Amino acid sequence: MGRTPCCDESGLKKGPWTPEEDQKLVQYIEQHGHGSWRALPKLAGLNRCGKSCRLRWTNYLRPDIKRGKFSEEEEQTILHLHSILGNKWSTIATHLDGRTDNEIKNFWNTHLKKKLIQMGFDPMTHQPRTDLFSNLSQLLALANLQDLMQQYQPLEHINQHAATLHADQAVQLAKLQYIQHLLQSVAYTSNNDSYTQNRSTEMEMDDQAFNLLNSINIPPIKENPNFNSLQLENPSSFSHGYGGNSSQLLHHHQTLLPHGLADPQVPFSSLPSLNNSDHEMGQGSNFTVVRSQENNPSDESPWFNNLLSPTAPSIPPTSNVPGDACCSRSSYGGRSSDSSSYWPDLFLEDANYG
DNA sequence: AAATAGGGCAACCGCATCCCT
DNA sequence: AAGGGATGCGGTTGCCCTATT
Repeated sequence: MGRTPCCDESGLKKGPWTPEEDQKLVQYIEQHGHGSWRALPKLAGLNRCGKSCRLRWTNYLRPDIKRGKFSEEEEQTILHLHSILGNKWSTIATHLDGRTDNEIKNFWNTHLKKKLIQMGFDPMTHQPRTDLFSNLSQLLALANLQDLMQQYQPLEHINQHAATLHADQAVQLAKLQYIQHLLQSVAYTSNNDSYTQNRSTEMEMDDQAFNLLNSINIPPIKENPNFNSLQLENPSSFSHGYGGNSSQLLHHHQTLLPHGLADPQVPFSSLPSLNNSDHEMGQGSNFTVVRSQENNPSDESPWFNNLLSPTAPSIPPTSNVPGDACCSRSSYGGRSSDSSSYWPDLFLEDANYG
């Protein structure tokens, strides 16, 4: 309210910090604590504003800061939390030991955002980019088969590190999601008279998507009472659960129109079962794609329900530890969707590859 | 070898929120 | 309850380094 920003004070130094300044700041805080940031610069003998000192300390000099490259686990945590929270960097930072909000924000802007765009997702909504679906050739180029086969080799690795899916593998799985998406789009056109005029495009999409699927060679998934199929679904089931009344689900298991819009009109029963018992798969393909069951609201997990409640916590419990409540797929009521649908590690961890 | 472009990151800016009086 | 200072937060900028031409 009309307050003069502290940094407007004239004569105060701006710009990069010198080692001497750093030393003064660290020394002072170690001895006295930061106390009032506004008063600190004078007391510490620094010609800086308090705000600058605070930033330097919290983003760089704090002893508990972890520096260096982000691990795969950290990367996935950020992606996961961002899909739920959006640009709540400080909240995301509380889930990553030693990482500052600024560092996470920079990492997002320079790496993760680009990665999502490359995968064909809108980095803000974590939804498929609609423009992608208007161009089939782009989609098919994205789902480059050679790449897929190579990337799937390390999947056995997941057995040992259940919750840690490499980001590149996540990319590949996202590509597979697109294929399913494509097939669902085909199914939609097949089941809706108003779309049948575009029959040649439909058939082309159908053929090419199935060719891709047929060629994917994935190690068989062992029988698992809870989860025995690789489930590829509509990504990102959450809207950003933050801010005012926006703490609500965007959708669950909605069918996507070819242009990427959810269409509640289309029952899942009308969609094709993408199961290798129903469709001819290429030799060596031991790969089952199924649609999940339609969501039953009563199945929701506690924290999932919390997101819908007026007193919802701003963030869900989070963990990358297998079996931990947030990470474990079973904690989502046995479904593979919710926030886990986008991050394949969350729904693949139960799968047992042999 | 020099110029240019692009990426990465630290730091700044200004608004929002908290908290004390 | 209101005012205003202090702090937090997210967006943006600008510098530096490296790769490319």
